[in-house]
Amino acid sequence: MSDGSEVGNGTVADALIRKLEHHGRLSEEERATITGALCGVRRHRARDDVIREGDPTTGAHVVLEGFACRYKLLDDGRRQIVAYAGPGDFCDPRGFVLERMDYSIATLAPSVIGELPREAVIGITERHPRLSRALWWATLVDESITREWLVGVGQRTAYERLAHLFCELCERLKAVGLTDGSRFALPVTQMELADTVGLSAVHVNRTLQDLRRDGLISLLGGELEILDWERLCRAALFDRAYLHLGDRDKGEAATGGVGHERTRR
Amino acid sequence: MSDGSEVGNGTVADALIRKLEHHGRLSEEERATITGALCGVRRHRARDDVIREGDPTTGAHVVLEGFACRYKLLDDGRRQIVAYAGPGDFCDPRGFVLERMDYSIATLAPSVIGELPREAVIGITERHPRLSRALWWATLVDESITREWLVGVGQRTAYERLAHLFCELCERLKAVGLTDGSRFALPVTQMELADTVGLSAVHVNRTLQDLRRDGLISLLGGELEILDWERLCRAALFDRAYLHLGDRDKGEAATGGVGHERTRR
DNA sequence: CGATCGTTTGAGTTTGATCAAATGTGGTGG
DNA sequence: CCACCACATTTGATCAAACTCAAACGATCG
Repeated sequence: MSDGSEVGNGTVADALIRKLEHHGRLSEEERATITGALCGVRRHRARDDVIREGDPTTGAHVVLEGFACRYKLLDDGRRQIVAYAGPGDFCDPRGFVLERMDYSIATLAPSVIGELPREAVIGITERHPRLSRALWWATLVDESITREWLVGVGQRTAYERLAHLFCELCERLKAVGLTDGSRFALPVTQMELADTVGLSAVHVNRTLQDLRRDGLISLLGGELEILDWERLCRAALFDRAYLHLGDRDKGEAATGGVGHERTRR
Repeated sequence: MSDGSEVGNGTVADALIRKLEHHGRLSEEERATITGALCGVRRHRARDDVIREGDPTTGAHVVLEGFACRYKLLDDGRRQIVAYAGPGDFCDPRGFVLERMDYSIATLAPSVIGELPREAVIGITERHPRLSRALWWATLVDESITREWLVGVGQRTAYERLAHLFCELCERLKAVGLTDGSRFALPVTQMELADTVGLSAVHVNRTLQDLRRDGLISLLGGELEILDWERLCRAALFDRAYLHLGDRDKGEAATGGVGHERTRR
């Protein structure tokens, strides 16, 4: 379970704890339990497969630093990224239940990834009900996000899809204290964005240019800056309810349209 | 919890039990527990909202007969169906955990729908580990299906998407004994199919005609007939692994292409 | 017998994909 | 420091998939 790239786990679990506390405050002991259960914490370079579809599972992986994704491949090479996992997010929330992986996991940026072994998770569910509910909640949010992505690729235009993705990431990263809401690291190529939102890389490029031209965002060198949150949300038809993050700084409600609207197909 | 359309629950739970037994054999007592826990069993007419997004939850709903779906609406009326639920399927597997619904549920055909109240599910998780694991498994499969749909809308062509949907439904219905693999009831309009696969109704119509022309299926009066399972699977790039149903009648593997192929976007 | 709803067909338009080439940009090694 | 390579982004031109609008045609139902 350990090799050259092993890493100590002092404060690396910060984001995880901050995320879980969104569901409810944790005691000092509960925090220690989670941190202590983390093992096999190791660095990965960018674009590294952490687990592949079909591999046997050993536990649940958590991103501590960096950025990873889940993806599925079609026989002919087409790829769909089905989730992003930033610091504090689980890569495979069900890794401790099913015996084999259902999809693959890869890093997008250089990352530190830890593992909660199956037995540790089972121990938590038996002895730490509050912590266990928090893990529960995290997997539910995860599911909810997948559904929202399905709605996006099924119904939203290219422009809306990218706008929506940026809104979502911003909210999620705010929740773990990795952005103040205006800038954050988004270390993905346009090809990866394309596989995320179900478009071609070329079209992603052009749509990004549209978003820039409209003064909604700037994306440069893996850094996303949100220039007009209000309008970005409206353009995306974004409603943060599905993230189940509570009501902090609510009131960013919608008002009208922002061009680029569409009605019924 | 009961009204005019209340229904007794004698053998209506058949499909549910048949489905859960795909995960592992259940004892007589376990079967009785599930059947006994079902309450509020009632008939719904077709196209009836069972629960709406935002409603408070009371438990988990199960389709006993008929056909239902989960869907989400965008502000401007666009709709995406995010799951189908046939006999034995849960409409809202997490209904007993979250406090408010994340999506809506509607019947597609006249249906009988029952409810496992929150307390009943909690009781099962505490006292019937094997049954509890089976429920666990059912929700995991559910999640896996959502991911596969995301892959579909993101990457598959219209032709592949519909073919894939038909393959999936056939396998799922086989698992609960509602088809022998060649014909089954598919009581949905082309508009509903469109909202399922993220296409327009007109395009669904034309793609269905293509599938018929190619001799893969026939769809008439709410009855789908699969005319060439092998070729349908190949056209869809269908791989049943994600349904986690075990290996019965395996060996329907792929061989070549069937026209309509596509490589990289 | 209209009225309603779903399916089908046609014509024209838009969105997004494909192919290909040009233009950065960041290393690496000489 | 520069030449070179690999890789990502950008641009242009062309093409195909899928959407929209509109109308016709069948069912089914009160």
